[in-house]
Amino acid sequence: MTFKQSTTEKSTCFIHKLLSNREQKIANRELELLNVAEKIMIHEGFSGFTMDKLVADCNYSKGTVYNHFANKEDLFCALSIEGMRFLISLMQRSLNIQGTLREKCLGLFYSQRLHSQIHPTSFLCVLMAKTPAVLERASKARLEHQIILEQETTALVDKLLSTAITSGDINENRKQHEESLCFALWSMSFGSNALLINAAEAKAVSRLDTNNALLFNINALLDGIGWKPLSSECDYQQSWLRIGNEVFSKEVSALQE
Amino acid sequence: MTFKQSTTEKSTCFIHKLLSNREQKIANRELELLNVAEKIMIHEGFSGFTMDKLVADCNYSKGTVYNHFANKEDLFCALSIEGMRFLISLMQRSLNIQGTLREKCLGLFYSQRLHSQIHPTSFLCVLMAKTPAVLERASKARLEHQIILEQETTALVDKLLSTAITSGDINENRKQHEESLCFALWSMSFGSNALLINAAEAKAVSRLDTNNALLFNINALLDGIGWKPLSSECDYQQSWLRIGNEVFSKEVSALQE
DNA sequence: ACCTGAACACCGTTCAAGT
DNA sequence: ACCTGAACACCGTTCAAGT
Repeated sequence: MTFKQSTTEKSTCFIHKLLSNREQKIANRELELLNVAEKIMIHEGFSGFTMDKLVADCNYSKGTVYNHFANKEDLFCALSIEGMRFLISLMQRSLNIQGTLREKCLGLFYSQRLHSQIHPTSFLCVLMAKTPAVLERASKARLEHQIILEQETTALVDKLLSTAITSGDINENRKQHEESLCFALWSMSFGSNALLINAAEAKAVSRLDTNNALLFNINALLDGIGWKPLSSECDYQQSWLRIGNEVFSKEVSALQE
Repeated sequence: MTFKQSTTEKSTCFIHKLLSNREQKIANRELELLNVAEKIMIHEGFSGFTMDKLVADCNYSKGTVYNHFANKEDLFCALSIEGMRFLISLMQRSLNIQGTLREKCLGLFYSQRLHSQIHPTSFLCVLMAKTPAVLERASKARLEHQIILEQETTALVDKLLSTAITSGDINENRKQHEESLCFALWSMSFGSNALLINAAEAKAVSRLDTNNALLFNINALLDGIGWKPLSSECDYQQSWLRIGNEVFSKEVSALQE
């Protein structure tokens, strides 16, 4: 079987391909394990997840599972990493929307909200990875991987911001605060989504029209930054719907079923 | 001893006082337990905390500890509740600042940041209480108590917002969105502080001037809401320092030691 | 009515033995 | 070189016995 693979791949470097195939196999198994883990969490909640159940539901032994993940929290971190990968793919797609730069920015926020709705458990893992319980115990390698992915999202936002500044949609005297702008967007996105999902019982959330709360928050922030066109000059509710229809039509209609 | 207490209290209702004393004793013990728990978390991290260690470090048995807390997560929730109580006391004090209504609003944000700096572990408990692990397992009574405290903070913000609207500092056409404004403030506060503390390693945070990041975010949001005077018309950095000096001088100087 | 701590069940983690 | 699962240590939780 190993031989078969190496020939079908017509590799010029047999050993390299062999290694790479082995690595591929391990990576696939890891994804398989993460899938099983997520399923357990979906059905039994986070507190219902145990390593024993994971071993019972997959075809590998405890030792093999612990070969992949240093400990339980490391596995949470791995799930968070997969969640971020998915989020980044949504973010990249969202930038394809036809429209102003501010609408593209809306697309980035839309992506995170969509992630939280399509894969709530995955999204919760991303939130949990920012929790001391995970930060204290996950392996160094995994935590670093996560930082790299965060850097990717930061790069996407940075690029959009500097385009907006050079194009004049954001006043150029904001250029010296570009990093602050990026952090403000992240904070608002993180805070809004975390509370909308995990504080749904709180009066300050339950009394809201939760469908528009996020957009309201973004509009307030982007108006405050002075990102043109301001929300008074443009119907961003329309833009929000357009992002759903034009970029994420498949995902949105799947959600509504 | 019971008799002694009841006479020194010169109660008109002996039985009621007895009960109330007993209840007081139980409440005191609970605070004592929470104090010990917090100390363990400070010294050994969240993942280092166990119920066994709590029992070892206090003078009560396992059964008694479990009389207070339904389970470990319930104890986390109790710590979060104490954290919120402390936060609310800071928020109330912060409203005493002399100045505009927007400066009072700054005081509310200042309170949360101060909480995260004076009692980091307590603050982290408040964040953790918004995590599925805790939400899934804490007792109903405790979760409800927390909702009530959240309602108190919401009420403080609501009151300030409606004063600002009637006084004209916020345009009165915002009146219909008062709840949205409240949620926007909460989201920004929650998101900024959570990330400043738990994502310190991320490039988007580490490259910041963390001392001014929160104020930058608030200013952007409040400008976007159109809360007068705008940040272009007023030196809020000065206000921020003033809040520290005038309302929280003791806490701030203790921090700088 | 409340407290106690031994006892239990379960969970996370390891590692000697196997392939 | 990697996989296995029995074994272990520890942790969370309970409850019969005690005051």
